[in-house]
Amino acid sequence: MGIVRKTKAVTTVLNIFEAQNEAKSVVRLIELVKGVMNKTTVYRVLDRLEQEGVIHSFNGRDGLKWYAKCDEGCSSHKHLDSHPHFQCTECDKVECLSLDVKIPKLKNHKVDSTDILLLGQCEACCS
Amino acid sequence: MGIVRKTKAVTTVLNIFEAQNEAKSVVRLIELVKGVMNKTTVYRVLDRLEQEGVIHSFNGRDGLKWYAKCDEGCSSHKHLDSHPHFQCTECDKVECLSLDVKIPKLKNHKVDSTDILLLGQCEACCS
DNA sequence: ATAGTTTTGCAACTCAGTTGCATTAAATTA
DNA sequence: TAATTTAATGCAACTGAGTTGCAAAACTAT
Ligand SMILES: [Mn+2]
Ligand SMILES: [Mn+2]
Ligand SMILES: [Zn+2]
Ligand SMILES: [Zn+2]
Repeated sequence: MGIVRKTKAVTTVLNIFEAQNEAKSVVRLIELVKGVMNKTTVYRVLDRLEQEGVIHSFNGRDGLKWYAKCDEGCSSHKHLDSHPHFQCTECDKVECLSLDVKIPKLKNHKVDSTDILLLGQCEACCS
Repeated sequence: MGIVRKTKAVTTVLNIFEAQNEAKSVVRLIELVKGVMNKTTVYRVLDRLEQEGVIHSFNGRDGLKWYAKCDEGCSSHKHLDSHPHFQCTECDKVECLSLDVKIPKLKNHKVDSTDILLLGQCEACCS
Protein backbone atom coordinates (compact mmCIF):
# COMPACT_ATOMS: atom_id res chain seq x y z
CA MET A 1 0.00 0.00 0.00
CA GLY A 2 2.29 2.77 1.17
CA ILE A 3 1.29 6.22 2.27
CA VAL A 4 -1.52 7.36 0.04
CA ARG A 5 -0.39 10.96 -0.30
CA LYS A 6 3.01 12.43 0.42
CA THR A 7 1.73 15.70 1.82
CA LYS A 8 3.64 18.47 3.54
CA ALA A 9 2.35 17.26 6.89
CA VAL A 10 3.55 13.73 6.29
CA THR A 11 6.97 14.96 5.22
CA THR A 12 7.28 17.22 8.23
CA VAL A 13 6.55 14.40 10.65
CA LEU A 14 8.82 11.96 8.84
CA ASN A 15 11.66 14.48 8.87
CA ILE A 16 11.42 14.71 12.64
CA PHE A 17 11.87 10.97 12.95
CA GLU A 18 14.66 10.90 10.35
CA ALA A 19 16.59 13.76 11.92
CA GLN A 20 16.93 11.92 15.18
CA ASN A 21 16.24 8.26 15.67
CA GLU A 22 14.50 8.69 18.98
CA ALA A 23 11.05 7.92 20.33
CA LYS A 24 8.78 10.94 20.69
CA SER A 25 5.54 11.45 22.55
CA VAL A 26 2.61 12.86 20.62
CA VAL A 27 2.59 15.78 23.03
CA ARG A 28 6.21 16.55 22.12
CA LEU A 29 5.53 16.17 18.40
CA ILE A 30 2.63 18.60 18.58
CA GLU A 31 4.93 21.02 20.38
CA LEU A 32 7.59 20.60 17.69
CA VAL A 33 5.25 21.50 14.85
CA LYS A 34 3.36 24.22 16.66
CA GLY A 35 2.34 26.93 14.22
CA VAL A 36 3.14 24.69 11.27
CA MET A 37 0.40 22.15 11.55
CA ASN A 38 -2.69 21.40 13.58
CA LYS A 39 -2.65 18.85 16.39
CA THR A 40 -5.51 16.92 14.83
CA THR A 41 -3.39 16.52 11.73
CA VAL A 42 -0.48 15.27 13.82
CA TYR A 43 -2.67 12.56 15.31
CA ARG A 44 -3.99 11.61 11.89
CA VAL A 45 -0.60 11.55 10.19
CA LEU A 46 0.79 9.38 12.99
CA ASP A 47 -2.14 6.99 12.63
CA ARG A 48 -1.49 6.63 8.93
CA LEU A 49 2.25 6.19 9.30
CA GLU A 50 1.69 3.50 11.89
CA GLN A 51 -0.76 1.64 9.69
CA GLU A 52 1.76 1.69 6.90
CA GLY A 53 4.48 0.22 9.08
CA VAL A 54 6.69 3.29 9.13
CA ILE A 55 6.41 4.01 12.84
CA HIS A 56 5.11 2.09 15.83
CA SER A 57 3.35 3.27 18.97
CA PHE A 58 3.29 2.37 22.64
CA ASN A 59 2.24 3.86 25.94
CA GLY A 60 4.74 5.68 28.07
CA ARG A 61 4.88 6.11 31.80
CA ASP A 62 1.76 8.17 32.38
CA GLY A 63 -0.31 6.50 29.73
CA LEU A 64 0.79 9.02 27.10
CA LYS A 65 1.18 7.79 23.56
CA TRP A 66 4.67 7.56 22.09
CA TYR A 67 5.93 6.79 18.60
CA ALA A 68 9.22 5.62 17.16
CA LYS A 69 10.54 4.59 13.77
CA CYS A 70 10.12 0.96 12.83
CA ASP A 71 13.03 -1.22 11.93
CA GLU A 72 13.22 -2.61 8.42
CA GLY A 73 10.68 -5.33 7.88
CA CYS A 74 7.54 -3.63 9.11
CA SER A 75 4.83 -2.84 6.63
CA SER A 76 1.12 -2.26 6.40
CA HIS A 77 -0.44 -4.33 9.17
CA LYS A 78 2.56 -6.54 9.70
CA HIS A 79 4.39 -4.87 12.54
CA LEU A 80 7.40 -6.79 13.81
CA ASP A 81 8.10 -4.29 16.55
CA SER A 82 7.16 -5.96 19.76
CA HIS A 83 10.25 -4.97 21.65
CA PRO A 84 10.35 -3.55 25.18
CA HIS A 85 10.83 0.14 25.87
CA PHE A 86 12.79 1.95 28.51
CA GLN A 87 11.71 5.29 29.94
CA CYS A 88 13.90 7.42 32.17
CA THR A 89 12.07 8.64 35.26
CA GLU A 90 14.33 11.69 35.45
CA CYS A 91 14.54 13.08 31.93
CA ASP A 92 11.58 11.18 30.46
CA LYS A 93 13.56 9.99 27.44
CA VAL A 94 12.34 6.75 25.89
CA GLU A 95 14.45 4.13 24.13
CA CYS A 96 13.41 1.17 22.03
CA LEU A 97 15.20 -1.91 23.35
CA SER A 98 16.28 -4.86 21.27
CA LEU A 99 16.08 -7.13 24.31
CA ASP A 100 14.38 -10.43 23.81
CA VAL A 101 12.22 -11.08 26.84
CA LYS A 102 10.93 -14.59 27.33
CA ILE A 103 7.39 -14.78 28.64
CA PRO A 104 6.45 -18.16 30.13
CA LYS A 105 3.42 -19.78 28.53
CA LEU A 106 0.08 -18.96 30.13
CA LYS A 107 -2.35 -21.83 30.57
CA ASN A 108 -5.79 -21.31 29.04
CA HIS A 109 -4.93 -17.95 27.62
CA LYS A 110 -4.15 -16.82 24.14
CA VAL A 111 -1.49 -14.11 24.33
CA ASP A 112 -1.43 -11.88 21.27
CA SER A 113 1.02 -9.20 22.32
CA THR A 114 3.24 -8.13 25.15
CA ASP A 115 3.79 -4.56 26.28
CA ILE A 116 6.90 -4.08 28.36
CA LEU A 117 7.99 -0.76 29.80
CA LEU A 118 11.11 -0.58 31.93
CA LEU A 119 11.43 2.44 34.20
CA GLY A 120 14.61 3.78 35.69
CA GLN A 121 17.53 6.05 34.90
CA CYS A 122 19.05 6.37 31.47
CA GLU A 123 22.76 6.45 30.79
CA ALA A 124 22.93 10.24 30.96
CA CYS A 125 20.93 10.46 34.17
CA CYS A 126 22.71 7.52 35.81
CA SER A 127 26.07 9.21 36.16
CA MET B 1 1.22 3.75 59.54
CA GLY B 2 -2.02 2.21 58.25
CA ILE B 3 -5.00 4.05 56.93
CA VAL B 4 -5.41 7.17 58.99
CA ARG B 5 -9.19 7.10 59.18
CA LYS B 6 -11.50 4.16 58.55
CA THR B 7 -14.23 6.15 56.90
CA LYS B 8 -17.36 4.94 55.18
CA ALA B 9 -15.76 5.61 51.81
CA VAL B 10 -12.69 3.55 52.65
CA THR B 11 -14.83 0.67 53.85
CA THR B 12 -16.99 0.79 50.74
CA VAL B 13 -13.99 0.57 48.43
CA LEU B 14 -12.31 -2.14 50.49
CA ASN B 15 -15.50 -4.19 50.47
CA ILE B 16 -15.52 -4.14 46.69
CA PHE B 17 -12.03 -5.58 46.58
CA GLU B 18 -12.81 -8.12 49.32
CA ALA B 19 -16.02 -9.30 47.70
CA GLN B 20 -14.23 -10.35 44.57
CA ASN B 21 -10.50 -10.68 44.22
CA GLU B 22 -10.34 -9.12 40.80
CA ALA B 23 -8.62 -6.10 39.32
CA LYS B 24 -10.90 -3.12 38.69
CA SER B 25 -10.45 0.01 36.63
CA VAL B 26 -11.10 3.32 38.34
CA VAL B 27 -13.81 3.95 35.79
CA ARG B 28 -15.55 0.75 36.85
CA LEU B 29 -15.15 1.54 40.53
CA ILE B 30 -16.70 4.96 40.09
CA GLU B 31 -19.58 3.29 38.29
CA LEU B 32 -19.99 0.79 41.12
CA VAL B 33 -20.33 3.46 43.80
CA LYS B 34 -22.38 5.88 41.75
CA GLY B 35 -24.80 7.74 44.01
CA VAL B 36 -22.98 6.55 47.11
CA MET B 37 -19.78 8.49 46.82
CA ASN B 38 -18.15 11.13 44.68
CA LYS B 39 -15.61 10.23 42.00
CA THR B 40 -13.05 12.59 43.52
CA THR B 41 -13.34 10.63 46.74
CA VAL B 42 -12.84 7.37 44.86
CA TYR B 43 -9.58 8.65 43.41
CA ARG B 44 -8.45 9.90 46.79
CA VAL B 45 -9.35 6.72 48.65
CA LEU B 46 -7.53 4.63 46.05
CA ASP B 47 -4.45 6.83 46.38
CA ARG B 48 -4.41 6.34 50.10
CA LEU B 49 -4.97 2.61 49.96
CA GLU B 50 -2.14 2.27 47.48
CA GLN B 51 0.23 4.28 49.62
CA GLU B 52 -0.58 2.05 52.54
CA GLY B 53 0.15 -1.10 50.57
CA VAL B 54 -3.39 -2.42 50.51
CA ILE B 55 -3.88 -2.19 46.76
CA HIS B 56 -1.55 -1.66 43.80
CA SER B 57 -2.11 0.16 40.53
CA PHE B 58 -1.09 -0.24 36.92
CA ASN B 59 -2.12 0.97 33.50
CA GLY B 60 -4.46 -1.10 31.39
CA ARG B 61 -4.75 -1.34 27.64
CA ASP B 62 -5.92 2.16 26.83
CA GLY B 63 -3.86 3.86 29.45
CA LEU B 64 -6.68 3.66 32.00
CA LYS B 65 -5.73 3.17 35.61
CA TRP B 66 -6.49 -0.15 37.27
CA TYR B 67 -6.23 -1.36 40.84
CA ALA B 68 -6.03 -4.75 42.51
CA LYS B 69 -5.51 -6.08 46.00
CA CYS B 70 -1.96 -6.59 47.13
CA ASP B 71 -0.70 -9.92 48.30
CA GLU B 72 0.49 -10.22 51.87
CA GLY B 73 3.76 -8.47 52.42
CA CYS B 74 3.04 -5.06 50.94
CA SER B 75 2.94 -2.06 53.22
CA SER B 76 3.36 1.68 53.23
CA HIS B 77 5.86 2.42 50.45
CA LYS B 78 7.22 -1.08 50.21
CA HIS B 79 5.21 -2.62 47.42
CA LEU B 80 6.29 -6.09 46.43
CA ASP B 81 3.79 -6.30 43.58
CA SER B 82 5.78 -6.05 40.42
CA HIS B 83 4.03 -8.87 38.65
CA PRO B 84 2.80 -8.81 35.05
CA HIS B 85 -0.85 -8.31 34.20
CA PHE B 86 -3.02 -9.86 31.55
CA GLN B 87 -5.88 -8.02 29.87
CA CYS B 88 -8.43 -9.68 27.65
CA THR B 89 -8.98 -7.79 24.43
CA GLU B 90 -12.51 -9.16 24.17
CA CYS B 91 -14.06 -8.79 27.62
CA ASP B 92 -11.49 -6.36 29.04
CA LYS B 93 -11.01 -8.38 32.21
CA VAL B 94 -7.62 -7.99 33.88
CA GLU B 95 -5.75 -10.60 35.87
CA CYS B 96 -2.70 -10.28 38.08
CA LEU B 97 -0.17 -12.90 37.03
CA SER B 98 2.28 -14.63 39.31
CA LEU B 99 4.62 -15.23 36.40
CA ASP B 100 8.24 -14.48 37.02
CA VAL B 101 9.59 -12.74 33.96
CA LYS B 102 13.35 -12.50 33.63
CA ILE B 103 14.56 -9.22 32.18
CA PRO B 104 18.13 -9.33 30.84
CA LYS B 105 20.46 -6.75 32.40
CA LEU B 106 20.64 -3.41 30.62
CA LYS B 107 24.09 -1.86 30.26
CA ASN B 108 24.44 1.70 31.59
CA HIS B 109 20.89 1.86 32.83
CA LYS B 110 19.44 1.62 36.27
CA VAL B 111 16.13 -0.24 36.03
CA ASP B 112 13.82 0.48 38.95
CA SER B 113 10.63 -1.22 37.83
CA THR B 114 9.11 -3.22 35.04
CA ASP B 115 5.59 -2.84 33.73
CA ILE B 116 4.37 -5.82 31.76
CA LEU B 117 0.94 -6.06 30.20
CA LEU B 118 0.00 -9.13 28.20
CA LEU B 119 -2.87 -8.78 25.78
CA GLY B 120 -4.98 -11.55 24.37
CA GLN B 121 -7.97 -13.70 25.16
CA CYS B 122 -8.83 -14.89 28.65
CA GLU B 123 -9.94 -18.38 29.51
CA ALA B 124 -13.63 -17.53 29.12
CA CYS B 125 -13.18 -15.77 25.80
CA CYS B 126 -10.77 -18.35 24.41
CA SER B 127 -13.27 -21.14 24.12
C1' DA C 1 -7.44 22.52 -16.51
C1' DT C 2 -11.10 19.37 -14.50
C1' DA C 3 -12.89 16.17 -11.63
C1' DG C 4 -12.57 12.83 -7.93
C1' DT C 5 -10.62 11.80 -3.60
C1' DT C 6 -7.80 12.43 0.34
C1' DT C 7 -6.09 15.44 3.72
C1' DT C 8 -6.23 19.46 6.54
C1' DG C 9 -7.78 23.22 9.90
C1' DC C 10 -10.80 24.53 13.04
C1' DA C 11 -13.90 24.51 16.65
C1' DA C 12 -16.35 21.95 19.53
C1' DC C 13 -16.42 17.95 22.04
C1' DT C 14 -15.33 13.71 25.27
C1' DC C 15 -13.62 11.80 29.19
C1' DA C 16 -10.08 10.52 32.78
C1' DG C 17 -8.05 12.67 36.20
C1' DT C 18 -7.06 16.99 39.29
C1' DT C 19 -7.69 21.19 42.29
C1' DG C 20 -9.52 24.59 45.63
C1' DC C 21 -12.46 25.39 49.02
C1' DA C 22 -16.20 25.16 52.14
C1' DT C 23 -18.49 21.49 54.79
C1' DT C 24 -18.71 17.11 57.23
C1' DA C 25 -17.31 13.37 59.89
C1' DA C 26 -13.64 10.67 62.27
C1' DA C 27 -10.65 10.43 66.13
C1' DT C 28 -8.86 12.73 70.44
C1' DT C 29 -9.21 15.03 74.46
C1' DA C 30 -11.35 16.91 78.26
C1' DT D 1 -20.73 12.81 76.68
C1' DA D 2 -19.48 17.24 74.64
C1' DA D 3 -15.93 20.00 72.67
C1' DT D 4 -11.87 20.19 69.88
C1' DT D 5 -8.83 18.95 66.26
C1' DT D 6 -7.80 17.47 61.85
C1' DA D 7 -8.49 14.35 58.06
C1' DA D 8 -11.78 13.23 54.58
C1' DT D 9 -15.61 14.43 51.54
C1' DG D 10 -18.70 16.78 47.97
C1' DC D 11 -19.05 19.81 44.60
C1' DA D 12 -18.06 22.55 40.83
C1' DA D 13 -14.84 24.06 37.98
C1' DC D 14 -10.84 22.91 35.65
C1' DT D 15 -6.93 20.43 32.80
C1' DG D 16 -5.14 18.04 29.05
C1' DA D 17 -4.93 14.15 25.77
C1' DG D 18 -7.31 12.50 22.29
C1' DT D 19 -11.58 12.54 18.97
C1' DT D 20 -15.27 14.11 15.64
C1' DG D 21 -17.87 16.57 12.00
C1' DC D 22 -17.64 19.42 8.45
C1' DA D 23 -16.23 22.75 5.11
C1' DA D 24 -12.07 24.19 2.69
C1' DA D 25 -7.67 23.05 0.68
C1' DA D 26 -4.37 20.10 -1.56
C1' DC D 27 -3.13 15.97 -3.93
C1' DT D 28 -3.63 12.71 -8.02
C1' DA D 29 -5.38 11.04 -12.20
C1' DT D 30 -7.54 11.99 -16.64
MN1 LIG E 1 10.02 0.95 19.88
MN1 LIG F 1 -1.66 -6.95 40.04
ZN1 LIG G 1 17.42 10.29 31.63
ZN1 LIG H 1 -12.15 -12.27 28.17
